[in-house]
Amino acid sequence: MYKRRNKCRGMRKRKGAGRPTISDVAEKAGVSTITVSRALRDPSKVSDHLRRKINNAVKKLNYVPHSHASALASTRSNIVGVIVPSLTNNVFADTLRAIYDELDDGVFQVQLGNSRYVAKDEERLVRTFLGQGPSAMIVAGTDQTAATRELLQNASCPVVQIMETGDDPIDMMVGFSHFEGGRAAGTHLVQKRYKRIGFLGARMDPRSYRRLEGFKEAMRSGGRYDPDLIVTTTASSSVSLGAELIGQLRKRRPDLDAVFCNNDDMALGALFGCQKAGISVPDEMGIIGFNDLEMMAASYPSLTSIRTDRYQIGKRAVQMIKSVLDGETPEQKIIDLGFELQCRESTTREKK
Amino acid sequence: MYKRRNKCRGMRKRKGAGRPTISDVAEKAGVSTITVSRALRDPSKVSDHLRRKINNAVKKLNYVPHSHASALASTRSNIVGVIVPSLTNNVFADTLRAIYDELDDGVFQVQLGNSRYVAKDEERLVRTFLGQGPSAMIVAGTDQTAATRELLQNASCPVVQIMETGDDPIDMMVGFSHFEGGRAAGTHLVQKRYKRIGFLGARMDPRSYRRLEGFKEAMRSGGRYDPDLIVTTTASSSVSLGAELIGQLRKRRPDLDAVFCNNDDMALGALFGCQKAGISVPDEMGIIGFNDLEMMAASYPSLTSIRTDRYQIGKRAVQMIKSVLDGETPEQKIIDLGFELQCRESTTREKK
DNA sequence: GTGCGTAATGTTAGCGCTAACATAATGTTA
DNA sequence: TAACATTATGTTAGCGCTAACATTACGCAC
Repeated sequence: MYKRRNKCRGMRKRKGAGRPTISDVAEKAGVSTITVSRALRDPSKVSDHLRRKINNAVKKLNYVPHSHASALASTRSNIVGVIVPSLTNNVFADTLRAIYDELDDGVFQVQLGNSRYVAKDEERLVRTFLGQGPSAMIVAGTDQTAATRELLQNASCPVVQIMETGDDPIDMMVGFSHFEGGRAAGTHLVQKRYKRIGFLGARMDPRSYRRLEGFKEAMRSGGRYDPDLIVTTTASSSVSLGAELIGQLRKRRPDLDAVFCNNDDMALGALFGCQKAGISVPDEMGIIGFNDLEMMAASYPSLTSIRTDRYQIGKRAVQMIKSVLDGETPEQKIIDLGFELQCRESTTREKK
Repeated sequence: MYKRRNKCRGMRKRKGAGRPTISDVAEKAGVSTITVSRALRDPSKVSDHLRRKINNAVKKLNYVPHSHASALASTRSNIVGVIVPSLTNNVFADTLRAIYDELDDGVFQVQLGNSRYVAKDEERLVRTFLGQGPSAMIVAGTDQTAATRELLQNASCPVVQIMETGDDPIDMMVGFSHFEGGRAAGTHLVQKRYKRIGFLGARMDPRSYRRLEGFKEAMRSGGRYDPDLIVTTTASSSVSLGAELIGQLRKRRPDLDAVFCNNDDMALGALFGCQKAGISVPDEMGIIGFNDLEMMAASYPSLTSIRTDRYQIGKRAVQMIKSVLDGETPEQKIIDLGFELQCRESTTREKK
């Protein structure tokens, strides 16, 4: 049998991807590959003269750095890992849009994960994402598993928790207090002299719970606390569900005269449910939602809500990341963007 | 000056990422690295015996393949590139959720891009994504630039255009006809004996235009075509805008007695606008939307809409991709999921 | 004039995996 | 029984970039 030494291989070689590489650019510019790399990643370390030659060659060859090769060689990628609990919840959509807008300079790419409100799914995604050496991680809220916290604490990249604030950030944090938001909603209904005030909550993720706790606090302070008026379900939130839950609650408690819904879809549904039942809003029923989505102002009657700045949350989170990656120390590790009561017709009874 | 030959370097070496590599697994299992790779990627090529030993070693070492190294070596990544024109449009949210659900087996990751309804932005994203050797690409619609079409046609991975159907797919396609959907909406209003029927359209992306063309066709067929009753704007769609546009149109044309809105948010806004103006829906104004979002059934009165199966679009797109990647030839390159008129109270006048 | 520090650029080899080729054992067909 | 094919496993080197170390030139202080 014909025997060839392993080292004397056939002439065929590995095929690359076919596009120009950093070697091609280096050859054209008359420098070494690491100088090209420096010109693109850290231009201050390359002389003006050579930088111009290199950028010229990059243009001529239409060179695009190979992100996988760079990530392998540096153990660091150009990815920002973002994990949200829902893709269809408008709240996260606004924040995602801000993240994408703020990363639009093309330096970073978003790797989006959907944890489906399951802490263990979030953990699995965090593990997968960290394994790819992201430049930064953005996760929602403050209720990670212990393992997730540890992974993120030990990560060698900036980490931002969004949508909430708390005392114990993994790294950085942008959000607001859901407890205080819920309390503000409850307080508002008390101040508007509603007497038998209920709560409608769906899904009941940790943030929904904190809103409920804040609401309870307001009810206790206003001498109106009645646990029987609190209705929650683990079903996903929807407009239909809001209508259904208020119908159920009113059937049990016809004396109900106001509700705080843990989000705007539920509040809109509560409004529709009242209209179907011939209940006058705000006269016979006050309704307040949470987040202040665009439709709340347009509804008839317009709906009161606790306004949250979801776009700003995403924007500030990326700005924090960028400043850390630029070597700066963030002025604040925790940014509390607060919320704002947006009082509209649905809680404004005519004076009697 | 102390001079050392380049080849006699210091003892310090490149640091890796610190986690177990395929070499560690190979050593533990007593095989070569390529056998471990085959066991994970193409198990049928490895004997049962060795496969068990390898999987055992993978578990013990908690080994996770390095996606960047794999992508570099094979010029192919485990990414599915998905580009949508909007992150905040509920229509795409449902489809994205299906894509994520269908890819939840962990083999692939989603790389999500936001083209913001700009064909040139889509082109730039397609270029960037293709440069990373994705396993598949999903893009929206059929109005790509010539360059984008060429890039995708020449891509060595499956490509699916979603949300629409057409005669000339780049590769594969899952959607429905927006022209026919618009026509069905218009025809419905004619059949319900509305006489002066208008169209409210926002943003007017290509799909919105096709709905408008279909609507016009229905108006011509029904002898009700009046271009003066068509209102469009390039502003982004919203509930508020729907209220505003119907207010404007009614002011100019108090004889208006029905509208087809190019999406559900606009339809809901049109409803609110009528309610504020004391116009009875459906008696004095018929309203039909498009997509049939969850809230349409819950509104008061409930809103008629053209139902589209956005979740199924995403699901089928991923199924097509998976079957192609598994080496199968898809039965159909184009899947038309159609649409369905969902007739509700907002176009059902009481008989007189 | 010398020594030291800094800046700019270059060289080497390795990040982790797999394409491409090699080898040996086993099976099939004429 | 020989020739060819298939299957399972191994070896080599390369995918494209950059960490780590090396070299050289220049500026500055003593």
